[in-house]
Amino acid sequence: MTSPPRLRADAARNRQLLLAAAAEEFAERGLEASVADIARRAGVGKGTVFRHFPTKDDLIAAVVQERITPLIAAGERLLDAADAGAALLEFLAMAAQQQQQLDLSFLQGADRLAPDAAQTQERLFRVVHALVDRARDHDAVRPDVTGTDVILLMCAPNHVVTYLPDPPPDLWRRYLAIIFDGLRPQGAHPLPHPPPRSM
Amino acid sequence: MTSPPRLRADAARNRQLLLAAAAEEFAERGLEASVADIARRAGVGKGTVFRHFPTKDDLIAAVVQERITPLIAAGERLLDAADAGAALLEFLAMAAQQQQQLDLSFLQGADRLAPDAAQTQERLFRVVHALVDRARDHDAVRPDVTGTDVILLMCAPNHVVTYLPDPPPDLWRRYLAIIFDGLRPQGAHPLPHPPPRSM
DNA sequence: CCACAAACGGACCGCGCGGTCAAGTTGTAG
DNA sequence: CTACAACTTGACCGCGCGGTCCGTTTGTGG
Repeated sequence: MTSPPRLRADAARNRQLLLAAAAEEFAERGLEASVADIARRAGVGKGTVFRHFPTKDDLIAAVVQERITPLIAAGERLLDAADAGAALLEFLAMAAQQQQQLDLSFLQGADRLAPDAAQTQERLFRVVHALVDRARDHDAVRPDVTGTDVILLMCAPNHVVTYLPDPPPDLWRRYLAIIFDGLRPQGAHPLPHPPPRSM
Repeated sequence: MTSPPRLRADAARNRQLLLAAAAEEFAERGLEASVADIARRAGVGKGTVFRHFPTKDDLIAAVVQERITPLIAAGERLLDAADAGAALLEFLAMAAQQQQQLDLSFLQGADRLAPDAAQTQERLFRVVHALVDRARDHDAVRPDVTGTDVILLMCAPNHVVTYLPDPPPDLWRRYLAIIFDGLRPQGAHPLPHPPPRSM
């Protein structure tokens, strides 16, 4: 185990500035925002970015991790909520809110992910599965829907909104509601295709 | 009205080869497939591509148009189907099938679209609205859902499947079924956000 | 206060992209 | 068959990107 050799004061500050700037830039312009722009926004040189994050992918992973970790925690907390269905719905709402266009290409490419990122992903998936299983047990979601299904659908509300020129910031709620209604047992029609291999 | 001055035989053939190659390439690798690769696949030089389509965007528009036109026709035909709900569902299935990952960024950016492309888009939107209105009148979809909602959700089934390493070719059907269940009136919960401005 | 490692910055590199062009090739009207 | 316009081609261009490197600056432990 290599313990990190403690950061210099300014370096630590710059690291935070970078994470913040990157998050904003990614939110506004998607993952293709250039490293140079992020550096400028953070008020540092481009070289500094690469000193902290050897690769753009590493920077993305760091930002995602920062956003995802509290989400996981919230999800785990929601496992104790009284209403299992409402808990899942709220989790999905938090996920959508947290992402706000940070369209997680993080989900795909489970391979070639920094080992710690892969671990975070693992935890995220596990908590989604748990929430879904619990909701299913309480007849709050249809029996034929799996955790993997929900993982795949998780980003959809944010994504569909993307097609609009400049979407109202809460419009995703509308589509989350529609999709979630599709997950409910009431009036569910049988699904025409088996679920994909578990994630 | 400028009538196109008729194409030379080989030019016409190459044009078709290009459209086919582009469609395949886009399907496999998304819209970022390079023009050079498309040219190679079609067995022509890169310059030829730009002779037929002044810009990569024009090529994309042409491919999309080629796919979308028959879809519109099918949609208009479905307006006469007996079961309005089933008609809408089948239309959405055709749309998803036709696209197969040709994730239509065509929907956004209604401006800066070649005028004929804009017109095609217009027709597509109109037929979706008609199908949805008719389905709503027959109580086959919930009353609070609009044509614009369906337009936005149209690509979702294909999109979500994208997160999987290599998805079964028909998996989108599963997610279309879920989303469509969310559009049905049975057990619908009120939507938390007003619909976006009509498209 | 000083010396030195740590951190910084920005010029620089190579690459792949969309798009251009001038020289060569080919279908076709007459 | 010929002559010419239509068409093809691939070398070429400029650009913006991710990533490198080294001369300079700066925080900090002794």
